[in-house]
Amino acid sequence: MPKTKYDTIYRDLKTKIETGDYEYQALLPSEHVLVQTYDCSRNTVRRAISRLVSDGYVQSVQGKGVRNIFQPVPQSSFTMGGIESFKESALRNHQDGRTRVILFTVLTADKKISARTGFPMGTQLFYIQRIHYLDGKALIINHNYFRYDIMPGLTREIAEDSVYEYLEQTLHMTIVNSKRIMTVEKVTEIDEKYLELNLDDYNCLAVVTSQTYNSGGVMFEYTQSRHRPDYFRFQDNATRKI
Amino acid sequence: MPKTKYDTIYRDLKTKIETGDYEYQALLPSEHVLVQTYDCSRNTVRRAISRLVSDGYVQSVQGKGVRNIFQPVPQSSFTMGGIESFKESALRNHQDGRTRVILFTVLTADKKISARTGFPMGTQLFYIQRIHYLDGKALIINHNYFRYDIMPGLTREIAEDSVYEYLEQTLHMTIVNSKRIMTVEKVTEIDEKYLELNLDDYNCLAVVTSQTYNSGGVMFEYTQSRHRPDYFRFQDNATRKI
DNA sequence: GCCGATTTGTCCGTATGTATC
DNA sequence: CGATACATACGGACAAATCGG
Repeated sequence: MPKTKYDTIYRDLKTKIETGDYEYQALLPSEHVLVQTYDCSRNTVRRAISRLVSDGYVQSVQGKGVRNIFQPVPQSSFTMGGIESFKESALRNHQDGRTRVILFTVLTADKKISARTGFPMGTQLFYIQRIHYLDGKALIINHNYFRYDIMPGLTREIAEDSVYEYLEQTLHMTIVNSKRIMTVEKVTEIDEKYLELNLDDYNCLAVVTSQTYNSGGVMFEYTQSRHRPDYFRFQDNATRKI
Repeated sequence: MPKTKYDTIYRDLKTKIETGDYEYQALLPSEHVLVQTYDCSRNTVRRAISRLVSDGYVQSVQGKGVRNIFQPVPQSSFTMGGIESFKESALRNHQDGRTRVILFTVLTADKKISARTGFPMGTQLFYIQRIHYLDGKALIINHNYFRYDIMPGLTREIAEDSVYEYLEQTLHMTIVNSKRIMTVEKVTEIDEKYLELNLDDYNCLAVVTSQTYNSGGVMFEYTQSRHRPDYFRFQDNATRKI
């Protein structure tokens, strides 16, 4: 549900672009027109447009207008982009997602863990290992570290479903920001075992490590996700700072 | 050079954060205070802050303030994030970057090329293959497609230095937007030859394909970059849309 | 090349809502 | 409850770029 006025405009324009109301390279209605259609101020229209720009949907050109540069991408394999739980991604891709928990423990961050994850020394953490399956195939092996004090009620059952759903719907926590680093690493024995890999094929994995912050500005999660390379695809949209 | 008022504020706050003027998790001065220090309107301060937010440097918390969540990252290997040329990245990492052109041709986009790159059929394109070396080591093999009509003066010599530098400084073109997709692919014979890889080690590469737009909103570049996995590192900052 | 209309970019001021303490 | 802080929204002014006449 859109909560604000600019969010309403943003979503409306976004679906219009996605459904092809504007052709590729065509100009959207001018800000002045949009102000009248949505009965709002110019600032509000501009906020909506600036979100579309950072989505890579449109491009503003001074003196001309706002150009549609949206091109639908073939959504094969497992595409990730924004902050999304595995369950949401599976749903979006209309596929059957399942999760298996292979380890569920609580530990305290020592020097080594603290250095790797960014949590302060002595922080109590859930350490969870999970395998994500899509249409019966093991795609991802996840190493999650969650702050214990923020979600003491976390259980193995929740981890088998969706931690994010629990955080948002039960704890009413909002996830805001996620810093991610992507690398390529050699397959380990654990990867090989749980992802059922054949080393003659790919001997590497796509590895995404992420630090995630909630709306209070505290980091509550550190995760390393190890992806089967043949089903991995990461999207991004960058803008050049002048 | 900062061109606008909010850019000045943005850069000033950014360097202050990077040099440790604010501690991790500490609050920045309130918007009201920043308005007075920079002698500007609140909107202008907010614009600067919102850029810091999308950089993953700070996090705004309603009713409390703006929290510093910047943590310096170990800048080993070849880190990429924003839109940056190889030459710029090499400079930023204080390393010696060199580029070798192994193919420099002009071709016309047929159906196959058009489908892969997103250029319209019949577009005249430069097709360039280049190897990027860092400190003498071959790290990246690039397949570049540039629109011929936008840069008819492009030469092999320019391609050996920096195409972006040429575009920006000589043609005064501004690069604005880049859509990128990252995947992991098997090493090909060409990769093996030019990147001097040993297949017993890694048999995969990190592959980044990008479509880049200029300030006019026209796509002028399609590039596939194939990176040695042991020197590849991609940074990203995502925000959750509620 | 100039001029004027259109369109986006920057900046300001203000009012009101909402969350935190 | 009040003070403080960020979030949303409105309106207006001027600059800069584009385009057609």
